[in-house]
Amino acid sequence: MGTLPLSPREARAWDGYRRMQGLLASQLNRQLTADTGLSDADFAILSALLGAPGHRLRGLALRCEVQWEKSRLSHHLGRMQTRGLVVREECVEDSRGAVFQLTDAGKAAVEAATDDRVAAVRTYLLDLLTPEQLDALTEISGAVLARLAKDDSHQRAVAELARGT
Amino acid sequence: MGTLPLSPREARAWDGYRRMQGLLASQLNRQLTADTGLSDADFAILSALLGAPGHRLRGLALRCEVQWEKSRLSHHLGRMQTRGLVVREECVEDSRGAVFQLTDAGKAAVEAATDDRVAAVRTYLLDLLTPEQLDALTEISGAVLARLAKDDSHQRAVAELARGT
DNA sequence: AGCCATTGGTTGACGCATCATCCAGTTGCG
DNA sequence: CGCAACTGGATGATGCGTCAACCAATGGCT
Repeated sequence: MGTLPLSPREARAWDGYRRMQGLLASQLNRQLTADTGLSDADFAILSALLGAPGHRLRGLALRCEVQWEKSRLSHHLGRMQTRGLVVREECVEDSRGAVFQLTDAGKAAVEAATDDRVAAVRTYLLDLLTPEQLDALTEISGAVLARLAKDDSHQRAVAELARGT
Repeated sequence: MGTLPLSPREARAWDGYRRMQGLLASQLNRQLTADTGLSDADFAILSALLGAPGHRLRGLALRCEVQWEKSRLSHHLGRMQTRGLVVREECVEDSRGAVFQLTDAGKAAVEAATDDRVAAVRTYLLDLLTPEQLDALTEISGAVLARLAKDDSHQRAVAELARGT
């Protein structure tokens, strides 16, 4: 675990990551919305739907896909619906559920946005890295995601225990 | 520059980064606010001030430090002021300017929060990586930040040109 | 000195993210 | 069957981030 202060090497890595994270995210989002009128969040939802059979997905499935809090998803889908990107339908199997489907406008919007997004990601990230760096990034995120997942399942286990009292 | 579709290697890297970025940021922020009542944003401001001589900094300097949009900074400092973490004072050298200083409460809050933050960063990032991975992360962010900076100065050059017409 | 472009900072409006709460439908268990 | 616990999802309040417009002070240039 290490004592509190960071080593120079750690400090450099953290500081670099922190700065990159903030600026890169805002650059990508800014560019996408300027060019296509779709936010980063919109794009995430729409491309999840685009990749689903029939361009429709259950709310829950969508939530797993994008890993958002349920209320965020609900609010956002509401707004997207009023913008005509998506429609909400009743769910047959579970009548409290909801199914969301891409409208034609939504489909057109994502498709138009995809090229832009890919180009931006290349320009500001992928094209700047060597193959080794790409792999390093993959490994790093793998490690971090594994840790976060562990934490998550631990949470669930604790909840399980509490339930069992 | 490459054609549009991503190679499998690129796709893995981007997808991993994207997921890590979102979850890590929200985890760190959630934990900090739960433990200390300070958001990520608060912490950034407060530690910049803490590291400044006299715990005071000019608005502009603060803006360079945290790299925020000026209106974000202004809004946030306003809120922090009402929470008693910070005070706004007039600026002597430039009377349209502003100087912000840490209050005692603000100072106490950051100091209390720092350990928490460092521990969380270790837990969810630094301790998971090998020294080589730390260095790789530093290099990667360096490359990305350099690219973003280039873009930024290009913007400024364009503005310069437009001015010169 | 006098003017105009620029800059430091604020404000208001608006969309987004989170939290807590709520509701209806579903499931499991006696 | 009937009740309790749980789940999928919606909602309202609140704080945050961005954009555009604004204002006053400044600095440079003639």
